[in-house]
Amino acid sequence: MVEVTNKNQKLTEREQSILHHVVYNYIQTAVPVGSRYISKHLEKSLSAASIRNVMADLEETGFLSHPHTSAGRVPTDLGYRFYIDYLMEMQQLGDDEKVRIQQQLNQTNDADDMLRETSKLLGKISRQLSIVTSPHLSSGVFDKIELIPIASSKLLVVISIRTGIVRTIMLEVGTEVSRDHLDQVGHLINERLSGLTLKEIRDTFFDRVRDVQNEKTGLIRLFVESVDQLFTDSKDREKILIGGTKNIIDQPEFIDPKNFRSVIELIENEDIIVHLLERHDESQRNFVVTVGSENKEETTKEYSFVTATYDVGGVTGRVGIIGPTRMNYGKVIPLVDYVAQAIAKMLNS
Amino acid sequence: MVEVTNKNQKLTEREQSILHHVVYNYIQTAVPVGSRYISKHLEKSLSAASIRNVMADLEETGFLSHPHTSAGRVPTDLGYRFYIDYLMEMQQLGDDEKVRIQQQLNQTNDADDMLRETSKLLGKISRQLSIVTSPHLSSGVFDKIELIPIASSKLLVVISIRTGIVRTIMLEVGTEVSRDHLDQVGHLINERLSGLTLKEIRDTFFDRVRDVQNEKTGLIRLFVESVDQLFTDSKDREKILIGGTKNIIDQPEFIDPKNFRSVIELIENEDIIVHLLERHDESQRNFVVTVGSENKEETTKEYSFVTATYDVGGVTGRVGIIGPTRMNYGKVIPLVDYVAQAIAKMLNS
DNA sequence: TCAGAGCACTCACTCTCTGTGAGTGCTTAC
DNA sequence: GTAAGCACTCACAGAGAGTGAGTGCTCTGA
Repeated sequence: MVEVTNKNQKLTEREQSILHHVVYNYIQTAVPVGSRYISKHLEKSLSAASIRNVMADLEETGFLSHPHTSAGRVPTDLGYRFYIDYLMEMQQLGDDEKVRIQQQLNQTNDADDMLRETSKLLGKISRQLSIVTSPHLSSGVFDKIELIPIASSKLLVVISIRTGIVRTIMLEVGTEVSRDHLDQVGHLINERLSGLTLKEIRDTFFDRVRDVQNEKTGLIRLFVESVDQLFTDSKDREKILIGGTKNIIDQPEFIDPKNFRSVIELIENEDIIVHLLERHDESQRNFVVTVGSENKEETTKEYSFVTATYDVGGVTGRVGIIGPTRMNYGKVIPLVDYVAQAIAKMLNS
Repeated sequence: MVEVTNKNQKLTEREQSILHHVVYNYIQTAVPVGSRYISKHLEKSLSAASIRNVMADLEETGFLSHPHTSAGRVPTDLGYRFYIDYLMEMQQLGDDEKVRIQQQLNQTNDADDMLRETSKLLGKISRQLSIVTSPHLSSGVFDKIELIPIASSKLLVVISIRTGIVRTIMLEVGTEVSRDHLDQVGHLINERLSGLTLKEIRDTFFDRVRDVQNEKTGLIRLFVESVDQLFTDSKDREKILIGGTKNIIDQPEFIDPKNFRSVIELIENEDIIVHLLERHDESQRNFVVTVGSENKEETTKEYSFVTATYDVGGVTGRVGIIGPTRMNYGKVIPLVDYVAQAIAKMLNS
């Protein structure tokens, strides 16, 4: 603890110790922590009055706050952040929990089902909201395309990605196109695009087929026009799954119906969360934690996010949990991390 | 009103009128209705005391009940049922609402998105939970199958249905199968199954391919084994969408956090609702209303369901709303009905 | 036999008051 | 810098009183 002291706004050892106690206890009990309580539990014995002095300092520096005059102290978002970065120790994940997760993962072999069910379990274990995004296809490597006529004017486009993921899109074509011609176009596209990522294709498709723009049926032109639809993650519902509402409403913060409404708002407004996760994606680290007001959107300023990436041959997605800032970070972070790794292992095999 | 009198447990005209007033007012205000209030608003002037006598009778017959001695009367489920069947008059749907619905329907051309968004709007207008099921494929007529090799051991099966709906399933095959052979098997299946409904196929597939069971690659055998997976509605999440939680929690019944939990339970437990809707499906009528305890499952005994069928060339699905038994049936029923018809019209075009 | 008036009674709900206890801030002493 | 003492604050729980809506029952009169 000594060596970090200078990094972090010069908190003395005593201040760190007291901050640690306040955060830890508040996380456990959801009750503001008083000086007398800490005085009793501190290793180095100190009187309540001395602790009050330190607490007043910590409040001034912005790590603690006061619901009202005669209440104990509560951590601020900054306090949680310091706790997470320097004070907290990670809890080992229990063997029984590992077993439950592995069992859940082996239960189904459909990837979508697996993600959903695992995320549910994550919510249940952590008693928070669980989130999971399906793999981001953009970074996936294009393998091949297949064009299947469905009705006279409908075409099913099947795009497969190296890792074995497949994406199907229905396209409306103007005129009837012969099977032969479809094969021809398919071949052409496969030849020119194989090995590129979907993102690269999206950005350069036009250039790569410029010379065949005037192909007779207009199929290539249709593809150019639909390139976003074809090679971008479908922005439809599958993008993110949120679950476990019934887990989170047991948390003491939700005795206040106001918070209740806010969490419903959050769940129904998936866009907000999608946005936030994008920011998480940009991080270099494997797991990301954002606390309260670190999340820019107004609706999420009361919540913390813990997410981790799972990687399936270059195609990545995220799993994680959402909950009140008062959450057991030391337990939740290893949990989310473990689940992400387990999912990756599962999908890669 | 007179001609129905004998059908329905012989309620006198006076009793019917008073029941009507109680139900109507309770739906509007969520406050138990007292005798004095009705005495003031009844067309035929009657003293509060006389009305109390009638109310006592209605309570005895099971149409009304009493939260506690000194409270007004509240309809029972039976009371609502009588109201819906004989007393209520349907409210005309407002032009502005019709416009909003039509606009929403025209907004997207992806069928799934359209269903989801329309259901959201339904929730918003009715201030209830909205539900929508994707079309039940079982009754759809099989058009053709396409088999597309994805990786050495993976096969994408594309089943198209007459109405233009397409279903794709990924199958794991043991050995590598040549393109030619795939085409051959595809042809065989198309020949033998074309024109049947998926349900018929599911039930008779084995018999129809009995003579080619021993085909060399084992592909047909694999199909026989996977027949449920291939020709049954995927029992995955797409089956039912529930939304509009933030609409319903404004209803006065949800000031009690107990009800709050119950509605969350309901939303997270989609199976219960799927079950209920199956019963709705069996009904001959286009729209179905079930009130409170008419829903057998324990969790749903406090809620009413109003659903209607939309029909796309023989393939049907359901849209509707869920809410507390105290709901404005006269408004909600025409609304759900209208939306169902609008969806059908949209999908058929 | 039914309508209506009168009256006692019930019960949820709200408001106020009070006591309690946890906890702070400040001052002073070592 | 540490600790002890003391006044003060404030949320919270519980008791008690008052209020008002509404009922059930009884009796009277047409």
